[in-house]
Amino acid sequence: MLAKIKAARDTLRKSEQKVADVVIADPEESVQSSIQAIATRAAVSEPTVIRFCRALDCVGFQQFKLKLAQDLARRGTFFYQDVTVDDSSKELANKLLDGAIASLVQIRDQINEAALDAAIALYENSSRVELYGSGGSAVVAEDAQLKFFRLGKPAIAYSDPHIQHAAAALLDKNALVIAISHSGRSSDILKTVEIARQAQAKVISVTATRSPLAQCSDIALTVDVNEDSDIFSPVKSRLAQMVVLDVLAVGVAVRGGDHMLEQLARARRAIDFKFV
Amino acid sequence: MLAKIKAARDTLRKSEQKVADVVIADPEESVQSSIQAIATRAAVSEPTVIRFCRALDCVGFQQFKLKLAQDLARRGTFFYQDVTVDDSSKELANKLLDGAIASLVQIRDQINEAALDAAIALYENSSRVELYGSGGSAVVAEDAQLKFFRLGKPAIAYSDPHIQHAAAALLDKNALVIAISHSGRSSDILKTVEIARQAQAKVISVTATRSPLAQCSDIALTVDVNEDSDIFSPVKSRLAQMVVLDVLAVGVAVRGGDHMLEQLARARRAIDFKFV
DNA sequence: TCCAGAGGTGTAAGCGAATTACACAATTAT
DNA sequence: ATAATTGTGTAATTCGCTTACACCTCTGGA
Repeated sequence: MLAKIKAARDTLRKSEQKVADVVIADPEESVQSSIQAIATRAAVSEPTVIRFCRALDCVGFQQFKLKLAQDLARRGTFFYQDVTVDDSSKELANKLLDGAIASLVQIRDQINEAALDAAIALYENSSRVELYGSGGSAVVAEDAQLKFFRLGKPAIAYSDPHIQHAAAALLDKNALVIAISHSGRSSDILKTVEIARQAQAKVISVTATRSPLAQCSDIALTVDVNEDSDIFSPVKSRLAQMVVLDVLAVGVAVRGGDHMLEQLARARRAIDFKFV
Repeated sequence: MLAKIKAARDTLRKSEQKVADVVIADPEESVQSSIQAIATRAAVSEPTVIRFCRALDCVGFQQFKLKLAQDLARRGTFFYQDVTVDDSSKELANKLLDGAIASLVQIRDQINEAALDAAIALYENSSRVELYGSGGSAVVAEDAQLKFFRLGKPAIAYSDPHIQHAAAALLDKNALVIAISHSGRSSDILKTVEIARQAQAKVISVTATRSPLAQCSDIALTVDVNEDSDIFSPVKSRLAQMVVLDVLAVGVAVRGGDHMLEQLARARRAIDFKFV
């Protein structure tokens, strides 16, 4: 939730940003406050606080507070800490793993059931899938391709933006695009999605809440992860994206009924020997 | 909090016990309910619910709900369970995420510090890195390449077994191979490693404990994950492998001192804009 | 057995917080 | 410059929590 607020902050309206800042500054205080208190502290009106909550996919202020409280409670178990030069290897590993675990726990609480259901339906109504991701997200797209192509419809991943543009232009209304981007702000992917939508293709995005990419997709599977502590590439969002896509793929499989599951299990056993 | 309710249950008044029973029976439901809903479900009046909260040292119903919510959030017992056809999307997502989380927790407890230190030393003494992985592990190799090539030495990933063989034959004693395989039994990867060792290259494997691959490597970073419940590709081992390689890369960076970390952070920020 | 008192429980009123509807202000495009 | 759109605050309303109070029930003593 806190990560979600940070991720969405810049896309919020001016007054709502004030609210976000107040909450981020002292979340412990915020969970105990009334709407009034927060409105006063942020120097905005009370309805603005509600709008802020709604922007974060909560039905109201109460639910927002509840989610925030749960988020805070969880920070005690696996929280991330920055690595330092004099950590031992063991400490290092623990810190990084805790961070990764914490990010998955966050995702667990963020899952938007409605969006997931809608995404599954979109897959079922399409005849083929194309996955677009660049840089680090290319890896995720490829991983997802491996999953989706076993579900019975053609699935292909492109990582080069130019090829993505070209491929997107060739789509039709039966095609489904899955666009993956951590920030959801890369101009390449936005352009690609625009082209795809012009070609009438449906678009599912796996990206940050309220990011430009999320906003121009039919469905957004949001993945908000606190990346502050990642030294390199955003590993955590990578992990999170992979799991979210796994959930989608398994969701599709499960909706296909026992028969499909059985088939998949067999396919996997067959492949296990050679690959992995 | 839940424990507190159970403990206090018998000391409460009769009507309050009914409330306690309702809450214990379905705490998840309770945190989302209004005082009315709970009163109705327990067949008592609303003030009784408040008295119940007060008996548990809360100033009011809201605070009670908040504390209960935090308690639920903290019950971070992440078991994996098999998904079934009649799971809702939410249940499905939770099961899969719990499984992924559980696997990372397992890895956290498995980390072999000595092997990690030795692996870091091996990297420091080599002039270039080649990463080999096929099938699902190819994705991991590519991800790792993104990390390692920012550490100052050439890093390259190959996913095609034939190319791996050819590449391995061209290595020398200053080269480091990182071989990635879930099972560690694929004949392709074993052959590749054999060729690489004949060429005097050093080999780090990321694979299952005591697998053939682990045994023929200089150092094995073991990743043992329960894959039974994975329907498709082994997502969990994928995640685990990625994190282990992240640990290795960060370890190398940290040993390089503050200067290196600083540089990496800058590199990341520069890239964030375009990629991600 | 009845009565007195204390403790327990529900009813109804009130009060305050959250939410909605609406009007005005600011921004953007035309 | 003006219209339309978006953003924000004010005021009214609704809803849920809390409190005050009255009734009921149980226990202990005459």
